Amino acid sequence: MLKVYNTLSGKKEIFKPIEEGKVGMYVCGNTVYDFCHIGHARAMISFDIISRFIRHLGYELNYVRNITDVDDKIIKRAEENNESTQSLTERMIAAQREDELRLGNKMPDREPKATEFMQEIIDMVQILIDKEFAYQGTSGDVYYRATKFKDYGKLNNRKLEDMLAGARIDVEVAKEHPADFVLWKQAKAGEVSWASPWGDGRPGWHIECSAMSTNCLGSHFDIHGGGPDLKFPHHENEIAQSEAATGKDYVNYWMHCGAVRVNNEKMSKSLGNFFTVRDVLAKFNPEVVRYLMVSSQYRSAIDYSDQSLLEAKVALDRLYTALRDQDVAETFEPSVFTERFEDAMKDDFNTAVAVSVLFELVRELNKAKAEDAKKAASLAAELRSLAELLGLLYQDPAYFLQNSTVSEGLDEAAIQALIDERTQARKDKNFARSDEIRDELAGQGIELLDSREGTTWTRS
RNA sequence: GGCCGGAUGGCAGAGUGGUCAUGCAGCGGACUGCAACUCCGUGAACGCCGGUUCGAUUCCGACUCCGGCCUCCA
Repeated sequence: MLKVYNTLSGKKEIFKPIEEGKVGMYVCGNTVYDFCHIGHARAMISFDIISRFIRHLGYELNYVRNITDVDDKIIKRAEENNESTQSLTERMIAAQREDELRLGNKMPDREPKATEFMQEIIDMVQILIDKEFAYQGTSGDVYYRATKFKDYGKLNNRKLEDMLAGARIDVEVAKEHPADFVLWKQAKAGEVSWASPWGDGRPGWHIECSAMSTNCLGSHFDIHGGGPDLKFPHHENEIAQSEAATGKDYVNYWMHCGAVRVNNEKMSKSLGNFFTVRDVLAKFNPEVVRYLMVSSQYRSAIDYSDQSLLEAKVALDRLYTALRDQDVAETFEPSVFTERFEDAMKDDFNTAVAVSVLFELVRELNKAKAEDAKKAASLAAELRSLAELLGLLYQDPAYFLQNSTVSEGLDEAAIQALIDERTQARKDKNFARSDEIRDELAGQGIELLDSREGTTWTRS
């Protein structure tokens, strides 16, 4: 029995799909005007793991994640770069894909782009106008009439009156009400635009997702996910648009991952305190980033720092060390570890507990190595199988241990030469020289490990 | 001001009405030429004040502090 925390109710609920055995999930993707930062990575990884586990439970999942490729920020950035919006978005989409694959994600089943759904967007705006949920303001822009949707605010527990008390909403004369938001924007001269009954222009951000999600998954579907900062106004507005247009319930389960913080502040573009995925991958193996995300529950905030990455690296080293030079059985009989792992994941995807089960399995595996090779091989297979549900432990153990951090220091040949010299010194019982070499390598972040078969090394 | 989260051992991070998280770090031991890895053992926590209870870190209420959203933002 899968339990899912639903932002709409503020509770964990038993998950029940609309259609037995099938799940439709829509996740808000990125606006492609810049490289992904770690906050984006958190959202992408969280929903990747959620999608893996939903499939693991036997559901036929349709995972849709959009790409916002029309937007003010894209237009602005393209102008700054002196390139077309299309050239910018194509570059960023390619970069995002590359980052994501490096982080070990599986791609969604479908990645609709806003520009490919222009007709559907226009149709939806027209329906909203016909139903009087939208109007063309004096500026020519089309707005959603927030006051007409009686449930407006239900996702965020907000009332329109309370929101106005905050008095931080811009008063635009073109709008009937300050909470009204734009559905269709008039194009300025020279901007990319699409023809519509309300003039050449482009869609507002919120309507894009309503149009794409309902066209890809139907007007009523199971799960809608996204980052924590999308709850309001984006998802609130999506509900208002979609439910007003279709007259049906829009989404059953709203899921939001937690924020990534830096120095106890949210990482965001607006604050400028963000690190891109590329920044981090210049220093650490991508799986380290993934481990950091997975080591806490997807809804909790996580702190991002070199320190937290280093701790993630050390923890992951332990898992990989257990698999180094270890036979992995073809098949295995699922043990109590599988059961506990699955129980944790069924409880709102509690990856933190799932990971702790991996460590307990590793202890058992390390013990079995000396006593029962067959059992060890079986446990190793189980470890890899469970870790795969989290997208972990997919690399060759020896490779990972030598490349968990990115170093500009000694290359492998130089390291091997020193190891060979040390091996000879040890044979000669010249332990002074032997230790000298080990200390020298340690100074370069290389740790040696002697065993009967010889000496191996890892990067610390 | 409104709404939503959070406060757990040295650090990170789960969870539970009474007994175990887990990783790192610490301490003792085994293994090792010395180490590392690994294993065995071990100490250590639940913001503050009330309430409910035989018993609360866990449930309820107040308080303090921290974060998020209320404006584009994963």
